[in-house]
Amino acid sequence: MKVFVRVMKALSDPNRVKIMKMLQTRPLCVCEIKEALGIAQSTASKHLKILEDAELVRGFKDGLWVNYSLADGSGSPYSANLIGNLKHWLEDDAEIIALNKALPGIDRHDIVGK
Amino acid sequence: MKVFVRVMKALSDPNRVKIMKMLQTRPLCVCEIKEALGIAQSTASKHLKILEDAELVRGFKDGLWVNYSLADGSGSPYSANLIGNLKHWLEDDAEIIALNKALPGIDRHDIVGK
DNA sequence: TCCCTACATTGCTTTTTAGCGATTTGGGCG
DNA sequence: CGCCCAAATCGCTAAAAAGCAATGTAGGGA
Repeated sequence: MKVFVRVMKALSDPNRVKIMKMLQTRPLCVCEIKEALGIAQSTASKHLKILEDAELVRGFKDGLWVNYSLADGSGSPYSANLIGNLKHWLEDDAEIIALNKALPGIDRHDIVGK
Repeated sequence: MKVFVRVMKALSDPNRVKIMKMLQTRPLCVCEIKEALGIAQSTASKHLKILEDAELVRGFKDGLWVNYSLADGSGSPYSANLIGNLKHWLEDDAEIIALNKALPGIDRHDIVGK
């Protein structure tokens, strides 16, 4: 029950759903996510922790950066189901379309320190 | 996006998940749900409204009572998926097992006014 | 070694949500 | 009609969650 509720809670915030959808395109570091969503770095970091605790997302160190990508679904049947279904869900959502259009223009090397 | 988040939010509360699981057994009125969960009538009513707004549950008038049952899933692909998967998810959850064991002993006619 | 960069964590404020008791609504019945 | 019952709604309190700025941490490069 706790695991199920944790997955539902993780996906009950629009910014976290957007993160899941962006990660379907490619892995992203925290600074790229913060940039794409227009939120503070600390906020992006917190969202990623919540998604990671729900086993919806995984982070891999790459030097100074941490690359976040979708989890493989081995964490729980709930996370597996949602990761899978989100692949085709919300594909025609206006906010998601806008995000995916902006994503190619976002590169970690172009993001200035603040 | 709003519809998806509404479904996730509706299922991100333990008492609401319990309601969904109880309704798999049989339709229930508000007073039976309040009794099974040990919460106030106003709280039970509010939870049902949230589930109904997410199209996870439907209420049918039956004289003085309102019988709530699982929705048919026609509301959205998200609600349809969750309604379906919850049929087999959490079947071995301790809290759910306890609830289902108590459920046969709960009858709307036995519930006193307070 | 020292600094710089990316991320995590902390401390705080604001908003949202779960909970309750009290009241209102509306249908059924004497 | 007038009462009674189940459910819905209102008003409130307390707890949880989202947001930010500021600080702490750790790795890479000069």
